[in-house]
Amino acid sequence: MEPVRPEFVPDPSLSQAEMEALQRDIADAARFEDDLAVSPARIGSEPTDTEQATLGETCDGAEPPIVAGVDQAFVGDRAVSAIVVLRDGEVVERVHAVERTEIPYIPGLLSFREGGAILAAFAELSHEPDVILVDGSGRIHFREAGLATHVGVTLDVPAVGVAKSLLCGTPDRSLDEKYPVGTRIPITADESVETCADGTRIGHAVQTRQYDSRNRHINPLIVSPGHRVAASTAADLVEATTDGYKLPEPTRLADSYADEAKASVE
DNA sequence: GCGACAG
DNA sequence: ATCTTGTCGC
Repeated sequence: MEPVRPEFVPDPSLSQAEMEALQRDIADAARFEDDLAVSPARIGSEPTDTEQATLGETCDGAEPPIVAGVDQAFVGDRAVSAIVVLRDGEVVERVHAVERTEIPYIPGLLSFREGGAILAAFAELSHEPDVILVDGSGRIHFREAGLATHVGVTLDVPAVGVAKSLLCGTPDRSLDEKYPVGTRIPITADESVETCADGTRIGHAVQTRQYDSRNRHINPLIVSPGHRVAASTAADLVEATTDGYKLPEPTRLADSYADEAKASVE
């Protein structure tokens, strides 16, 4: 698939001020409300065992939703972007692309480093995902325009941000405690999020896996809306696609595929 | 100036 | 993200 909003394609040659200005435009174009074909009403309620494994397989007469996971690996100054597409829990397509990274990692400007490779990979994709899970933040971002939002808005596809740590915002409760699977801790905007009112719910910490033993504990995932998805639905989608591991299956498979593709590059 | 900061 | 041994736990 190709960008629906070419003007938002991340350009690494922009000045930092220009990048930030573009992010404000992207946040403005982003929709943090449900506008996807993956039956949010059904997924929004308590997931059944079947839904947990296949995400919406029980939707009456509806086509099985197509979910894609996106992740990157790096080799020197090259970024390897991998996309794995699942339908009914089965991998139906995998594509990857390799692009040079033009700028270093700068907190808040990640999409300008990795976005090019991601869009190049999407250009090779033949399926049209109903929703994509992107590694990194979505709305949980200084200007509400994290990687998931940037990619989602540029392609105009429903997107969810799945990060392993918190970029900004304030959790309702400490994230350092041990919580049982299923726990959701709201993340609200604070003064570091300059584009929306303090107190706005911009995402959740979601405990998708936990150890039985009392000693150590697993950190929750940080889930936020990327585009055309509400915060609670984003968390629902992550839970519905998780299957025994901390990361949701699409993301986990994209992660290993990125490493696999990386090996064939170095 | 100091601290914080997705991947 | 990446560089990496050992170690804990099921």
